[in-house]
Amino acid sequence: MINREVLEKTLKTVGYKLTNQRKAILDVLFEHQEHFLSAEEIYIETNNKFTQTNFSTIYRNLEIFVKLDLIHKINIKDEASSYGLICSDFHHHHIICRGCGKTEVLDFCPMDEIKKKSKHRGFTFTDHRLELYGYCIKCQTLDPISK
Amino acid sequence: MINREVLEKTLKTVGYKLTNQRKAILDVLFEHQEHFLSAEEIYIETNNKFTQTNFSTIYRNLEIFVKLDLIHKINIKDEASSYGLICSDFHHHHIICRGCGKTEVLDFCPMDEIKKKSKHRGFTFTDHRLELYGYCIKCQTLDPISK
DNA sequence: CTTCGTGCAAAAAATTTGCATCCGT
DNA sequence: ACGGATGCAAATTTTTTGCACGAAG
Repeated sequence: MINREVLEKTLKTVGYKLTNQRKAILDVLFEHQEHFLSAEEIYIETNNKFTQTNFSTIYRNLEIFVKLDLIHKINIKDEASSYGLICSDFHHHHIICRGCGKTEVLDFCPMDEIKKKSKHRGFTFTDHRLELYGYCIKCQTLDPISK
Repeated sequence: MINREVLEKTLKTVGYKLTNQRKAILDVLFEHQEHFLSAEEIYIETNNKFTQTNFSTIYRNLEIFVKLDLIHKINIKDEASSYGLICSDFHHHHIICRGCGKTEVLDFCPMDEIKKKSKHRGFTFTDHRLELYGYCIKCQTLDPISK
């Protein structure tokens, strides 16, 4: 089970300073592991519950976290991008609702099969990324066409 | 196997008019089934090859197409959303070399199996993302275990 | 004390909207 | 001819950037 301290250690190891703002953003992401949040939501939550943090700081750090593979960036809700922690305690993939951002863990990974079946001409695999998008039961029934 | 005429019929059935701009946007999407395009790319292509079409018109229609489930909207490139036809003939995934950036097409997609095996509690899938990373034959010898 | 990170304000990029006009049916 | 669709320009929303100051190591 990954925790905040692990991420903070990662940051420091790579050479980033551990500021209150960075801690706050991570705290918010940890509090909402089951949903992806927009930059604005992260901004609001961070400022409500933790340290005062500027929008630029939010964006700058989210970008860093993405580059370090600590979080995912996707778009689910209309327009704004959304962000969520990559929890690497055990290997798994996510099902993500494009309506409400809810995530579920997928009980399947195709890698074994790919390694067996696929002609990958000498490629050595290090890692991979699989995300499924769709609509959860709630969001399907809400409003298919009008919105 | 979907074609342009089918989509145009769908539009008319639902009550939308078949304008040159709409046809042009669909044409562009059909010409690029193998890639998701940003609104800007669609704008440029549409105006270069087909009818003159305003940016607002592009956005308004892409939104309609998304709501009708004719296209997917995702974000792949940084920042701007990207759009691509659903039911494309060219659905596939990539193997990407972390050494030299070379990509190969993967001859496998796990979705059928996932739909069969996985308990996805009412989720309706729209799209997914699968990318494999590793080192190609050339780069393995150069770069054994970094990252 | 040095370097990196932040806040601020302004700019750039992406997307939406109101309204007059145009075009498909 | 009617009503939806488009173009245009302006407004909004989202994201990025430059610079001076502040804080972490």
